[in-house]
Amino acid sequence: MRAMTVVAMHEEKGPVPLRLVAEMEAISEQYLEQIFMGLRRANLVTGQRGAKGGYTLARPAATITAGDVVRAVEGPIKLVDCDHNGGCLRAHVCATRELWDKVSQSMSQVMDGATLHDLATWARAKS
Amino acid sequence: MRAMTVVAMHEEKGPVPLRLVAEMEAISEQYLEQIFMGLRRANLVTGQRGAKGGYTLARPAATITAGDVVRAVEGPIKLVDCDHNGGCLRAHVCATRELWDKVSQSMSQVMDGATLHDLATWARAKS
DNA sequence: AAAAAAACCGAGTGTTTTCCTCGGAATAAT
DNA sequence: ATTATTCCGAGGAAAACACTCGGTTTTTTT
Repeated sequence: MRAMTVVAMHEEKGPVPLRLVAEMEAISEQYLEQIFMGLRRANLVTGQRGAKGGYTLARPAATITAGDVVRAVEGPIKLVDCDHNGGCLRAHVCATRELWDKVSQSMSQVMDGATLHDLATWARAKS
Repeated sequence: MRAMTVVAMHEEKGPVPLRLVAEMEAISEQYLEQIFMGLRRANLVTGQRGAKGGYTLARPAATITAGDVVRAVEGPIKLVDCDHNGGCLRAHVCATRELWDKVSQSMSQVMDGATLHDLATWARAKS
């Protein structure tokens, strides 16, 4: 998320090389590469190879939510991994699952309520 | 949470032995012991030794929230573990932390909005 | 008094997840 | 050519998670 915030802050200034992100956020370039592979596969960023290359947001920052980023790198936002949809053997399992589902929904709601534009704005305000 | 729901369902019927919970929820008795140690330390349940013993809720089910249970077993409900309060070196870190804090708060809010009484009711409705 | 049922307790274990490294290949600008 | 960069597959160390094991103490029942 921190990396994507950096890219969002450079939205109009062309591609951002990971070397720069690595420096700014103190995250190894190699680790960032791995993360950006996921972001690229999810079509949130486009990569430009070679010198003067780097990553660019695939859509305007205001249209990419934090939820989009989380889902791209960590998969679906949910607390439990129970797919016995409707056919639960244990009723209590499903009673708690109802709760976990509510929590997951709430998490998604908050994360989808913040865009990269918002994060970039907050970050600028803090610096 | 499933175990506590079972105990809550037996609220008026005296202590619930873990053997019963283990059977009902298909969780090993030994694992449950470990979990209930935490619940007891957090004063959510009281243990009664010996035959006819078992665990009882320390307070009425309607006054114990799912959040209480989660915090007792897993610790504080928060997504990130950053305690650089205010003194963040990297501004972007803190921008994202604001988001994580919002998400954590939202999770707590949902979990504290459901009591064991609620869970027990839901479970009964499902059986 | 003996036996059984249950909570208590500390330590250990296998698996998965998380976070991260390594070495290289392809591509583009200088 | 050289340099800067993304692209890619394969690991690897450490922590978290989900448990197990072997025993002790307490209480009720027989």
